[in-house]
Amino acid sequence: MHSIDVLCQQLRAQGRRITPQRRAIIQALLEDGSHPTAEQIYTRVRKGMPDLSQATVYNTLHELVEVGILAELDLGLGERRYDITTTAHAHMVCLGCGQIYDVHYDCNKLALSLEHVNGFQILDCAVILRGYCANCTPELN
Amino acid sequence: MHSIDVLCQQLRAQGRRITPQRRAIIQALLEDGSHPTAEQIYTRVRKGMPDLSQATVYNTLHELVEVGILAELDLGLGERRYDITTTAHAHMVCLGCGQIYDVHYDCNKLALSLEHVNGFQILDCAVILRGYCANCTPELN
DNA sequence: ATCCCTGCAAAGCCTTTGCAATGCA
DNA sequence: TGCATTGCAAAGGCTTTGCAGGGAT
Repeated sequence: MHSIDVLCQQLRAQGRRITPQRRAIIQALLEDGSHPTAEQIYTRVRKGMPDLSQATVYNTLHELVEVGILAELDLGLGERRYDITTTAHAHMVCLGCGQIYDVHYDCNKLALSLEHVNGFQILDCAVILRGYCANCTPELN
Repeated sequence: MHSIDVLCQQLRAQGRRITPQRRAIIQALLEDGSHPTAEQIYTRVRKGMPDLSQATVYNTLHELVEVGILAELDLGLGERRYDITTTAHAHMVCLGCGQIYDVHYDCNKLALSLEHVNGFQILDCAVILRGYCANCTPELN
């Protein structure tokens, strides 16, 4: 797990400024590991910073993605989700409770196996699983 | 490749009605294998059916997805894309030209290997690769 | 004849943008 | 001090919805 100070250093190293808003947003991302949406981050940070604007949240999230600190997930749910976990992994969307689970799976291995097959240069690989988690598995009598 | 008549039968078998609009939309999906957006289907069908409305396109696409004839792809590009190809496969988004390529890869194999690992019941699996296609590979001198 | 489906237009949701004021470096 | 960053509000893109008329079965 990264510390907030290390992450701020990385931002600064890229020539970006550290503002209270950005610190708070990063803090929120570190605290909320449930793949939150921009809206959820906004709501969470606003509790301690009522003047925060949505634009700032979107700005900061994009920035963190650019710097490579944050992963942006589009799971086909209508809004983007954010994941500050560093290692690449697959995601599983539970159709019952809507929760998103991390699945340990090395996407790079998959990317490598597909690389060059078609002359592609693969930079990134996303794996999204849909189904039911243990709690939501429909009663299979 | 499915024929339009077989597909219409499948629709009818589900208790849905066959309208000229639906036939035309299915036809367009069969003709355009480039993973078109709803907008692209709308534009294409409207050439021969100027009164077609967007609502009907969205309606029909959802319906075809429900019946299982059509796959809906959310590739993180801002809009949904549709694919009437029957076999499960991965998708590769070229960051250069924006084109979307089919990649032969058995997602079910992946799903099976991950199943039960976490007590999940996996119904569906999407694999999205991002990178550059052969034509767009940045000059690697 | 039923009621599903269509077209139109408005609304909805998430995200982006413009601009003046603010504050970090 | 200079310029990136902020907040506000409006606009934008894609999709959904409500409703009355029309068409498939």
